[in-house]
Amino acid sequence: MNTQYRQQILSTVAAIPRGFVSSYGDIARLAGLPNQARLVGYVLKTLPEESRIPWHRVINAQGKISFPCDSLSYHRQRLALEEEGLIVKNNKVQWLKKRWAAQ
DNA sequence: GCCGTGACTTTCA
DNA sequence: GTGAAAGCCACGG
Repeated sequence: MNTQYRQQILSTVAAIPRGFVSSYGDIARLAGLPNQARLVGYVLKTLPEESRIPWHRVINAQGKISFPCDSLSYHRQRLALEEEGLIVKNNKVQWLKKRWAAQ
């Protein structure tokens, strides 16, 4: 599956600076794929560990982590965000001051 | 080739 | 601020 989208999405996610986060919709839009936020999630889901993509810096538009609280991925993402200075309170990420958008 | 599903978004109550 | 419903698109069965 070629999916030229995949490389575009990965490039966009990889461009997120450390300590900043973005949403699936923004990633899709910046990658030139509006209305395809779900595809971003799908790509990240099928993402191998070797890709070295900061997928933990991508959250949903509500500022929440798109995983169940009991999920392992949820904890990994939360820890990674807190490791970069992001604050997670009540399943919500304080990204309003740290949201990233490519110019 | 139809159908259900998903790491989503936006709008409305 | 919270929750439900409709909309969107690609993938696998």
